[in-house]
Amino acid sequence: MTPDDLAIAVRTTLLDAVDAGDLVVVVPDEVRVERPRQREHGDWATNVALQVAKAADRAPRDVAGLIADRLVTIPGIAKVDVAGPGFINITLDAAASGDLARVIVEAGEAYGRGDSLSGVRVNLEFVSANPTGPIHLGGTRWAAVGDSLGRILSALGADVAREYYFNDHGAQIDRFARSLLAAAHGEPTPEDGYAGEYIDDIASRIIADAAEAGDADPRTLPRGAAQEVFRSRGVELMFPQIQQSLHDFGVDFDVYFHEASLHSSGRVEQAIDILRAAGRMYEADGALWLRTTDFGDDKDRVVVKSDGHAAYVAGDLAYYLDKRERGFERKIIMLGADHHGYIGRMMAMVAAFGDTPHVNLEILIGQMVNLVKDGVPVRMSKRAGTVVTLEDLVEAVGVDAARYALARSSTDSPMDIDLDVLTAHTNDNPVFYVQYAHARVSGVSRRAALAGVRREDGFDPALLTHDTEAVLVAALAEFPRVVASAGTLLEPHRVARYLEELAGLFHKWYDACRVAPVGDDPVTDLHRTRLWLNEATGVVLANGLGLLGVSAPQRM
RNA sequence: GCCCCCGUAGCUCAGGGGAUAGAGCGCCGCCCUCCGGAGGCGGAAGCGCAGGUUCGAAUCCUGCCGGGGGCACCA
Repeated sequence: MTPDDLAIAVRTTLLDAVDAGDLVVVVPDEVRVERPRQREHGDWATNVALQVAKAADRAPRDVAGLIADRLVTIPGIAKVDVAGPGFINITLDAAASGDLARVIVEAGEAYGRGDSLSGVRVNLEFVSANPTGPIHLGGTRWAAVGDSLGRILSALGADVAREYYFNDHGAQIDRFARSLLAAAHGEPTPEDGYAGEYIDDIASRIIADAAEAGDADPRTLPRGAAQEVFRSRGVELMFPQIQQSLHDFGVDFDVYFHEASLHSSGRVEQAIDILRAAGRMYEADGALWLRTTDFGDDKDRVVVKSDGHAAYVAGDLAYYLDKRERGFERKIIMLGADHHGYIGRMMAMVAAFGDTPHVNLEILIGQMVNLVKDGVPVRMSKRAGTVVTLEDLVEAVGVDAARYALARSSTDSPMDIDLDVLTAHTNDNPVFYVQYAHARVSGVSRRAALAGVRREDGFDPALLTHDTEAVLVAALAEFPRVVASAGTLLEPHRVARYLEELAGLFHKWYDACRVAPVGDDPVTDLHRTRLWLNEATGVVLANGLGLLGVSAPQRM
């Protein structure tokens, strides 16, 4: 019996009580059962009696009693208690709950997946770091969180497209080009430019490539033409580098969308025309404005500047429209906290197109990643050599530890990363606690096989009577709900926290319950059934780690 | 001035109104005749402050204090 089955049973019971005239109340559409904090409160608990008592004009404990009396008669339910102000605590019999071990092992990779988002087309845009340099810690966090979110949404049946918006158009790319040009001439970095070894490397590479191709040395071209060469070649070189480092991080995008293509293809003009026809645009001070204040933005936004150039939002308009035309009903964008001011104008833009803000477009704002050294914050600065990139982090701690550390916290909270701590005390990372649990599952299975314990020789869930087994099974039963809520709330960290809890319960169980017989003791159904439970735990740990893009090792 | 996020154990962080607020790391004390001790058991230690809503608030609302990030015809 799963928690969902139980919740339905509780609700049915409540309906019965109403039908029997014992209670007059509107039964809620959904009843929740949860794992109680205290073990002595049973396997599952529900507060439904507290919720409906007022409407029923009855004492909560009386309502709970009515439900409890009926629940006890249901097969599989061993014990029902009314506790505290009116909680109903339910204990399942071992056979009814333990059967889940078999279900999980047989489901394998499918366990935890769902269909709540079946058929929904989701466009998930994240990272989208400018192609003016390597990806920094902030972008790395979104890579870990965004990719994991993609995995979770896919597990719930969504058709997910991971997308990276490549800002290869506009002023910052010009700054990038000027920086390369300056480096090529051995000049100091322009005031507003990009510095760093990679700039020198790319500049030299561009010169070398030109020589190899038999082209003119770009440094000898007129300044404007030279800058154009460095701009386009610089982006061409940066692009695969970013792609590669993300790939090495386990993150692959379905679409790398080039902003420049929106401008060259006329998509921007099209978007503007649509809004103009809809009466959302006006001209003032020589510029073209979008009246975003009609939709709650705090000021109108310039779309075409008075110098005739498109403003950044122009690209956003066209890009949004493009995603919509590609058939994505849900468009999710993950941005850093320094972009939170975008939400208002983006949502206004969505409304201007006739879509629904926060439904057709969802913007997730994640807080910053701070670099800390010796307990004090360090401002990341290229000149000071304190920039930490995705590659640096991976080199320091490895992909698994990096991804896990970045994905296990809510994106609402700022994150402090101390590379020295992570490097020196790698075991501080809870990923190893979880991975070790998985490795231990594998070890137990190996040991059991040597001892002649085979799953196919028996399974009797009624034997799973140890307290740590009831708790472990209940935790395993929760996995699908954890995945579902992580997907609904767009919060992958819930999966990580769940896995840490599950790993802890597994370690306790391991400590208390042997799977392989001691010495020459005979193999019994208890050993075999526990092997099912052991492997069910392994399945959930592996599936959960998979949702985070972290490996589940057989040995460590 | 306005907007967003945060303030929970010594540290890093979980806790989608519910019972006695949890984990990892660190600290103190235990557990190796038994499947991997990267483990388990026990202990010390906490919701920034003040109101409000509620049967019930770390959680929702208001104000204050403190920290971070934003408020361009930049991208």
